[in-house]
Amino acid sequence: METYRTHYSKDVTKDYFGKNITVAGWVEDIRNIGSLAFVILRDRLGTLQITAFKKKHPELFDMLVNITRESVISVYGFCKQSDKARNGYEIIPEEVKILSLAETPLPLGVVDKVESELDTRLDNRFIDLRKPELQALFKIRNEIISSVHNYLRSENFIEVHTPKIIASSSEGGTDVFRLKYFEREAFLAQSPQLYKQTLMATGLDRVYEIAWYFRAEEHNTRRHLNESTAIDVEMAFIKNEEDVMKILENLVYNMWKKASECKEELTILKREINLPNLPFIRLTYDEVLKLLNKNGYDVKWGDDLTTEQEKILGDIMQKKGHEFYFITKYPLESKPFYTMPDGEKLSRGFDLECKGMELSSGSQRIHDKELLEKRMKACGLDAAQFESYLKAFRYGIPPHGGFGFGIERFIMELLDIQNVRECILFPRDRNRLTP
RNA sequence: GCCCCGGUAGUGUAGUGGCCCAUCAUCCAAGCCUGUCGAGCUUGGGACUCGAGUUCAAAUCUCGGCCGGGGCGCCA
Repeated sequence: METYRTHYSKDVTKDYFGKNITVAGWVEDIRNIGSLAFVILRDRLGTLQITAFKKKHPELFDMLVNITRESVISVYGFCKQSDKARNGYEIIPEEVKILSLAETPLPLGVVDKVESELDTRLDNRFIDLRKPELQALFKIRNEIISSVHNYLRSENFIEVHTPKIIASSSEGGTDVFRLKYFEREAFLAQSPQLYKQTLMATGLDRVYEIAWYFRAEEHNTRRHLNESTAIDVEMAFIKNEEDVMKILENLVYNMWKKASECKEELTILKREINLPNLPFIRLTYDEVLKLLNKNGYDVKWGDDLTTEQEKILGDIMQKKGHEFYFITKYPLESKPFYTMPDGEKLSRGFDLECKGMELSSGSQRIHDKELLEKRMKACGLDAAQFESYLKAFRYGIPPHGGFGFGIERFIMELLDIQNVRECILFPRDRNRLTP
């Protein structure tokens, strides 16, 4: 055996029928029929069948039927055309190498007929991830990220990486993780907000980051993580938040479109993806209140929407044919300090919602230092804590805006997944720190 | 931070005071079977989260710990 693998399961075409090849992967199942046995081998692309005959190779036969499930093997053998086998061929083994023998019993079945709980699955995530539907999910995630790079770069954004260990909490409000930084205290960044804004003072003009968010909130829900990923975008020389929203909706459209092209993966996941129509509808906060009040929900002006109200709005909009919609012109009070005011009470902040779930939050930002300091004060923040951020506003900074966009939540909505923990490889939540 | 709920073989479950040295499936082990593909059949194996209490009797009731799930608030 010169190499452990010459072909993946799905790469074996007619041309190889009648020839010898080498395949490798995980032993998914062994069906011993007596004098012949079938071994189902799984690799990244799918499964294939190895068929062994007791009479032909008694030793190989015994070896194969005694391997434990989920062991890793490499098999050199004759590739025989067969209508009875999956993929139209089977491998008649001539040499088998056990590369890694799996212990029994498995802590989690890969193809067992019983489902396992999410907690058990996450405790054994490396086995859980062997399931084709999970591999499909993360392959789609990969494609989506690739479309983010393609789209934003085509719009002249450059990818940046900002620090995750920071000296002060980025925006106030959200709880942040504290850590020891030599003799000082430091924090894990809850978002790249202050850094991407600072970059607007450099002339790079358009930046984006696939960023980690760390949030120390003690929530325990299907849609919160303490460590999550996001697409963070910031752009300069905008006229207003509408310029930002245009980029965001095109980005989402491109991501959605790319996902819809993952036919094989979507088949495995039994999902269909319909493309949304551009542009997404814009609802002002005032219009949202009217809609909700008309439907019997008494929301006072200035209040944030509760989770229930958000869902109702999602239902109303879906009935009207809008899965995606922007909510614009939020009350200034409910938006963070860096949000550009629009008159006395309103702001230039917006949310992008999908079926009642907030996917993205953005705004035009304040670029005037005096106004920024005034807003910080109004929000109860100490400007002195933000000196290095404020400095960027003293020596020339253009009007700008941007958004943050949660990747896991997006995948939840895209693939109709009920728990956000499914959408990240190794989730961090209130209780989970391993694996 | 507040509020609900749960913990039974490796996995997933049934069992709400005695009928339980605990059900079923899956799984694991041994065996039979020359075309399996949710293989089939036979036999066997394996569990009540921990501690204290109530009771003649606890998987079952009470309290506490540990572990987990969900909702709200907040947010992505």
